[in-house]
Amino acid sequence: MSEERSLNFLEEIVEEDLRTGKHGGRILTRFPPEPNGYLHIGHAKSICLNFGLALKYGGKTNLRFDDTNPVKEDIEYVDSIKEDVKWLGFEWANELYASDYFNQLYDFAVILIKKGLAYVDDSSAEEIAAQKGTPTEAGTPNQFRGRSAEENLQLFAEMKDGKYPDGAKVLRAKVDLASPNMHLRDPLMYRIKHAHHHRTGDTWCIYPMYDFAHGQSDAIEEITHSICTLEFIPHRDLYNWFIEQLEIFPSKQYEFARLNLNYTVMSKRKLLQLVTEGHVEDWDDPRMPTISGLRRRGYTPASIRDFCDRIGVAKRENMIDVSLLEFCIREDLNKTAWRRMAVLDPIKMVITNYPEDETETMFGENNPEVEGGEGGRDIPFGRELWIEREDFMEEPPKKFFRLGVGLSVRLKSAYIVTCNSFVKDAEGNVTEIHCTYLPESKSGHDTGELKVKGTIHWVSVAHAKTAEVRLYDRLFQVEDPSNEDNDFKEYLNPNSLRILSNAYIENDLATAIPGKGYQFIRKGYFTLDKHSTADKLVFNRTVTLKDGWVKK
RNA sequence: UGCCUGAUAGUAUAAAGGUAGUACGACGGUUUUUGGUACCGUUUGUCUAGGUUCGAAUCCUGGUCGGGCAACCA
Repeated sequence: MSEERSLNFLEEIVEEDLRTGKHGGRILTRFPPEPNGYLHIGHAKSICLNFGLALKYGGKTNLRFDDTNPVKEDIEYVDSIKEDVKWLGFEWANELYASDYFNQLYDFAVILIKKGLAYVDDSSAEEIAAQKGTPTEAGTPNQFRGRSAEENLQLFAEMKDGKYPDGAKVLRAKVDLASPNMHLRDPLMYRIKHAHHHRTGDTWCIYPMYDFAHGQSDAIEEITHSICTLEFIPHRDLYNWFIEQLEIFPSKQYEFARLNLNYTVMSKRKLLQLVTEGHVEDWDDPRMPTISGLRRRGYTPASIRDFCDRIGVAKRENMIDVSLLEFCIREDLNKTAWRRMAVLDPIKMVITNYPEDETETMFGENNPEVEGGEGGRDIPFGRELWIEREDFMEEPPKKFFRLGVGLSVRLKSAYIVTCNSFVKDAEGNVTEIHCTYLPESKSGHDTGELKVKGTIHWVSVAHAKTAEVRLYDRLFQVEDPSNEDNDFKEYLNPNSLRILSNAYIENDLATAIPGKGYQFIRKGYFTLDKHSTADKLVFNRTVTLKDGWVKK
């Protein structure tokens, strides 16, 4: 008995198509980004959906760049998109570009002109908009709509040959100016843009619109299931109309609800703005919801795939809690991250009954979640240690399982210590904590009677390395910054990044591996930042540990 | 005022006329050399009004509410 996971609506469609033998049981999907920005977690949903569907049903997926608007697009984005898709763990069958089909698309347009289904319009953008009418009033035809096929053919060729400046003419499909669907009111097929294209260079000065490129590209590739987001529903009639008139492969479009994540923004335009206006470091700033940002933050491909799996696929609008994303990365890292000790906000502890010049070596396993602990590392121990400032309280409340005068804790992987006193400076700040240790309580060899509730982490003062630690919080202070009254940037969280420049880490962390996740015991999951060097170690906090201790 | 969509615990997502379930969150407990993990338990839901039916989240009718549509963007 295999556990039955219910199907989402797209899986049901695919299974039905498989059952009826549509397309001979062949499944081919595509992921079609426009290379005008970096991929974000919303794209990850689409990627997991398109590649996942094909994988599940023995099909394939094409990576196709929807590069029909040269002024917004760039090779930099193409490269980053390929890297991100690969990093997520997917392999495309073919790397394709809508621009590969420019000749074919041009021929398609000629066919429609010959069939009397397309015409060259000399109107301005404003005139065309006005002539389209409104949702409640039909559009009105202009004098260009009646041009002969011969004239249209010649004008279109001249458009292509660069005889006209930008905006002088467009090619329009002749569909239905009275359609209740605005997209069918003689939509534009081609516009003139004397712009350099990142792939076709200056070969073209006319470029097809999305509606005249996407469905045709799907048909050329014989995509069986063309999956896009809800806002393309009104385009579907047009998608089908072009395919029918052209009598090409009948790809079908299906729509699902895009991902919305709270406390962030997801539109490429807004993300670009955050970058260009310097609110974040770059597209891969660890606070960004981009794939590259998440990667730099310490998210793993598996955690993102798991997330996409858990949020499901449906047609209703949604707003997912970031806490689910955080759950997914904790779940993954808990099983894979090596445990290390790091003191983020240090205060000195002196073990007064420990010999001045002595050092010991303690052992700490790498990962208690795995049989055998995946090995471990030596941890130097001495009379003076750094501990976390918040692990000591002058006047500890009840149930404070840490340090205060008279309280005992275990030092992780080492001894039990009891606090006897502390030292304050002139301003009243605690500067040193004095403890005594129980020699018989050594980790793994504890023969003593004393049992303690709390265990704290520490780093030997004599052996500690210094590191910069960057703590990240949500980028925005409100759940849905795009949907507030004011500009979304007014809701930026001023404390989304906190830099601790003087954290102490155990010496083993000096050889931390880039890209690997580490759990700083009791503090969270961290990973090396891309700017980290041997001289200046920099760690990013991926996510905190779940904190079940409710402060009173 | 038109057209297209959608509506199930706090958030997502199942139930294809027959016991409203699952995950995350929250809350409580057990275990613990991480106040983590693991394990156990509790909590809260079918937008609304009618109708069909032995029986409706599901089918029908009306309403309410949300999202989208009038870029030479995708």
